Amino acid sequence: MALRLFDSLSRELRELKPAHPDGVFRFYTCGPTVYAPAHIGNFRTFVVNDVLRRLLELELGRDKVKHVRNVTDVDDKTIKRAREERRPLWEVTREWTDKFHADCAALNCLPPHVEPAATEHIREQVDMIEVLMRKGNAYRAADGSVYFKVSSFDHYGRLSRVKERELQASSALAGKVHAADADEKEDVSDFALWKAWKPEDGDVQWPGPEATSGRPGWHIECSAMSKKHLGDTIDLHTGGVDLLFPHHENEIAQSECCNGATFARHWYHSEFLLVDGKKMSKSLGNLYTLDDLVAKGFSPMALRYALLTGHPRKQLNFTLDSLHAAESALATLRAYRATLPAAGGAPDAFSTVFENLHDDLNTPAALGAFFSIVNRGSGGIDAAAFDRVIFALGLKLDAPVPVKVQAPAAVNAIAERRWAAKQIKDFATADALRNELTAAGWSMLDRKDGYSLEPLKK
RNA sequence: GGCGCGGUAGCCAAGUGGUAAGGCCGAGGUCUGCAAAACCUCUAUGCGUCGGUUCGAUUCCGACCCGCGCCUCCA
Repeated sequence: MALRLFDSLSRELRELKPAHPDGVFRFYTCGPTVYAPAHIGNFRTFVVNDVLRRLLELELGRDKVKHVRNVTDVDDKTIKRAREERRPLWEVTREWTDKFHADCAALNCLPPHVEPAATEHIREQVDMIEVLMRKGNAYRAADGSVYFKVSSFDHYGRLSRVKERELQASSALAGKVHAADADEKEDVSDFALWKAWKPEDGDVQWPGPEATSGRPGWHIECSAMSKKHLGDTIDLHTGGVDLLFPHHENEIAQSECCNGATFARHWYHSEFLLVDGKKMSKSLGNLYTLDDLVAKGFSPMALRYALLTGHPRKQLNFTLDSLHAAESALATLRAYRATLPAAGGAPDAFSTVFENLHDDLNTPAALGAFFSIVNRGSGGIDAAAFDRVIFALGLKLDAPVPVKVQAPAAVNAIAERRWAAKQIKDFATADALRNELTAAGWSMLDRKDGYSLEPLKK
């Protein structure tokens, strides 16, 4: 079953298949900048890419997909954070890289096969910059920084369809553009390949092109790491829509001018996650991290499910309610799974689910198809087929770990009295005591051999 | 100003030129002393507004209204 995906460059659905003779699909995803915990919007992209990775493995074979996702561990934000905290850059970036990995694991994302860090590929970046300088696509400014000359690349703007960026200068944002442009560029459109060392960079510096110390620009990092680990031409390059311009546009310019080959055969961008109808931002106070949601009592799996309920190329409005819905939906799937025999069902029982997944990664339609089948009952379905769907979506249906919250002594005492009343079938008293527990914010779950107490869900 | 996206039930969200998937919530029921869980049933004469094309439009076209994103921090 062909896997078709929208291509941001040609703006049409195209089949994903490896171009290289070895049959290995080369897949690059722009990873996080590690200076703070990633928020759930970041994770939308990574979860969507994880489903894509899983589908590719199912389609092409586990050893026929090579997924690379970088870590940006040097840039303005990481340097700023390190300076503010008076810590070495590597210490800050390692802390947040570790946190990112922990969050990804909690969300059941498969680790990429290679996870290159920008600071470990300085040489490769400098090499590319030097080639670009030799070819006349880059120039050194008075302060020692090196810029890419946008006018030297005819195809610039094809991806983002921004033909003449100079036009932007006369836009409402002109003031902002000029204010941020207090450097030595020949043209406002040009972008930094190498940033000359400045005092505020402290000891963050490396020998650069022609031995000028400084640090790499953001865009060159992905071009260099992609080239090193996947070659000059890759099969698929993905990221969030916000990276489409300028990041990906710049990557194309750098890589194609340097390598003289098509950079990526296919581009895919996942849309933004909105919270309460707006883009997440600190100023709006609607920015959530995984930890924020876990602290509210939600499971990471609920977030993963919620992130998949919207079409990846459409903005998805996230609400806490959607997390409640996700928890309930997962519970339904968990209960259904328990009724299935291990084998003996139709192998293609869930083919409609995969058809939707293969049709431009339509996860909401796939979930709809999934539940339609589940609602028909367990006849002819086995756990193996069910689990293939669960694998593709990357869900985990382990029973949620009960939150170990110790009830206050007073609540325990009421529960004990109610249990005793129930044993002697004094139901009037038992009901009255249940009401007391509810008023105190606790729920008492009866079993044959005892009971448990849980805080009432808000 | 330029580029792009969207407006479908209380909430989230698919989809099609031929009469609206799915999840959540809610209601009723089975079961349970009650509650919880599980299971069953029900829940949009209508898909932003106004026109047009058509035998027929939520689905195509046009205008308008509203919302969102990007335009060198940004998943």
